[in-house]
Amino acid sequence: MSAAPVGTREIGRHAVRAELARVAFDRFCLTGFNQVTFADLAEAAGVSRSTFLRYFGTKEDVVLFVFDPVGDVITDALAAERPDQDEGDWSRLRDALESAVGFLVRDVQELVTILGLVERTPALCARLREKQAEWRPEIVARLQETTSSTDGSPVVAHVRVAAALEILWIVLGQWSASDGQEDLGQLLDAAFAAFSTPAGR
Amino acid sequence: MSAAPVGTREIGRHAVRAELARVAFDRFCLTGFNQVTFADLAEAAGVSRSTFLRYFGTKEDVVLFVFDPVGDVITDALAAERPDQDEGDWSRLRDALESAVGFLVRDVQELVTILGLVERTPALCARLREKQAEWRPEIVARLQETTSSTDGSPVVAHVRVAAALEILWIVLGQWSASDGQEDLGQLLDAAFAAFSTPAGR
DNA sequence: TCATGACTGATACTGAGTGTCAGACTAGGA
DNA sequence: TCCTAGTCTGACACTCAGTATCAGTCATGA
Repeated sequence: MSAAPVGTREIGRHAVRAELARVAFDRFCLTGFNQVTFADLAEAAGVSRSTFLRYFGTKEDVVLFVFDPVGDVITDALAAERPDQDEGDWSRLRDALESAVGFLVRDVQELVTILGLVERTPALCARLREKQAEWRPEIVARLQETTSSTDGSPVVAHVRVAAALEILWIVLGQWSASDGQEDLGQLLDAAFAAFSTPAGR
Repeated sequence: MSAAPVGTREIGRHAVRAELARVAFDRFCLTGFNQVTFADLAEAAGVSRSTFLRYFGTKEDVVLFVFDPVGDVITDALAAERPDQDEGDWSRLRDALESAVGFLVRDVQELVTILGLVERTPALCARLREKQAEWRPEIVARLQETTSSTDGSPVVAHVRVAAALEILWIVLGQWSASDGQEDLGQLLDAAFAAFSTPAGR
């Protein structure tokens, strides 16, 4: 799923990439994303601008490449869960999202910092949403192929996946606003309650 | 709500903007969004590059400025509906979305063309999602201030609005794929069914 | 030891978007 | 009618993201 580095070349490349991202991230937090240029980053990292650009296609990717595997994490989680057959879509999506946040939350403080930077930088928000949109079709397919499929329209699955992915960012935003204090499982439950409670009428 | 042109200056500016957008749109459809430069557009429209850039801050806005009022349309619609008090959030959001699509669908063929262009141009998708994210806080506030507020967490309103806005694009995508044939009201119903049907368990 | 292929830095280029400036135009008051 | 203040325009210069090319260097594996 993730770009598992195999071969010495790949390992080295992976390590360099991580180091460049680390240096760059400090700069972004210090000065602000838009204020930092590739020339600045290259100088700070001690490489040429060309080299820096070879490791990251765009400036956004320097920050957001850590989110790349999330799509696969979610699809894999959907495929893996199967012990008790008849779970509803919402329940399955909730669990898949729990896998996703589990993957992301390794260093709490780091993730909080990243989310803060993303939140106050429109360009990063936009690019992240773009990634999210790329994940969607595969997740929808996985959800549909293992669902009871008693639901009428095919759009229903699309809508549910889209809603779930929205929840992911809402919950992460809420969580990072609490500085990583709140419990992510509870936040997910509270968010998914938007669909289970009758909501009037 | 929309930028109502008042004063001769404003009227003129509005008209020029519309004409520039029209010329540009033809080019985009003919050659592809990314292949067309501001220099091309300026030449095609018979103005200087500077002037063109003064009317539209970014290339994306040349296409997407038509969506600008949608946020206000939705908030206004939420505020306006009130005849029978106790409607649920979903029902209210559905009706507000119907106002939004009603606002957008004036020339069917034109909207279908725009949506097609947006769909096959990642940069346009991203910018449109950015606009959507800007609308959200206000819509959430409006929904909350006129809701029965029996729901527990404040995130619930956020989630419902986010989900509804996702539905907007999913439904419009579906609709434009059918070349504007399908009924938008029915599509909205089908999409919102994702929340009303129990979804297993 | 050598050949292949990858990595690097240098350089040049396109195009988006910003800022400034001087001149032309126009609305609106005297 | 004339004047003035504010607006619109084209021209120009600039920064920076992102693409592409090329020659030199270095590690790997035969």
